[in-house]
Amino acid sequence: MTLRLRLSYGSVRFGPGKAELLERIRDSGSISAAGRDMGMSYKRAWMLVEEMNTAFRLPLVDSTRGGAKGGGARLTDAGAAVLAHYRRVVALAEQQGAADIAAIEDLLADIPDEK
Amino acid sequence: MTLRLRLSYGSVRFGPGKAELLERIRDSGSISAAGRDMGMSYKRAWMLVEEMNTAFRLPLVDSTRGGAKGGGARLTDAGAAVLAHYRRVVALAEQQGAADIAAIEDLLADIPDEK
DNA sequence: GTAGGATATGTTCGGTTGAACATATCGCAA
DNA sequence: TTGCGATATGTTCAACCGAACATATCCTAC
Repeated sequence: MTLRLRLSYGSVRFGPGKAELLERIRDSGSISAAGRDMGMSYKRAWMLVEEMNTAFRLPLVDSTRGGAKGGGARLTDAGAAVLAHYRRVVALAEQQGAADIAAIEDLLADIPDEK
Repeated sequence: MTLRLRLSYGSVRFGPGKAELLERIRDSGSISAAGRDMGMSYKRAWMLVEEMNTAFRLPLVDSTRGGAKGGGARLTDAGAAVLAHYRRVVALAEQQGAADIAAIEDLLADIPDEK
């Protein structure tokens, strides 16, 4: 049983997709590599980054064009902070709600094999 | 800032939409009335109910056709239980994660007016 | 035995969303 | 100064999803 959690403030939304994207950008140093790993087009990955950068007061991702390796991207302090806070909320929800989540799972019909 | 939470087990999913639908069915005693109130077609409401009833070992909604008032629907014990557990998980997540949620909100750009 | 209201399903149509394709630009290194 | 790799954007097309429309069925009350 997995838990997906999304925060919304007006039209601004932040959920598991953007969180994973931020994480992969942090690890790979590249928007395109992050998107590739997640099976999405570069364009989509870039649009999500753009959304986040405009939604927050400070950009969450800092990107540079050109250079030896063509460019790259990295998480800003704000980006790291948002990611950490989000991860923490999810972890808390999973821990604190474990009993209720298990109770629901017990009522489920079996069979759903994998994935 | 609102929080949306969805539980997934394989292809089976349960989130805010189905939870609200169950709640309204419990209160109105009708699938069509519940769907109407939520601004969805009867067909969609019925399909969601069908999904839930097949996903769980016991049906969450019990419906009857015909009769004086045409028929109706009511929550089963299993339905009430699932709804209560889900509500509890959400409430716990909101309470326990309040600090982190607020921290993210503080980093947001303002302006997003309403809705 | 017929009218009414809600469940139960099928079908069609339009909008939204993402995938795919296509360029343009940038800056360092060779 | 040319090539490379990644960012930055626009455009087009197919798939998916829900809305709307259309019936069929059921059962009680009158």
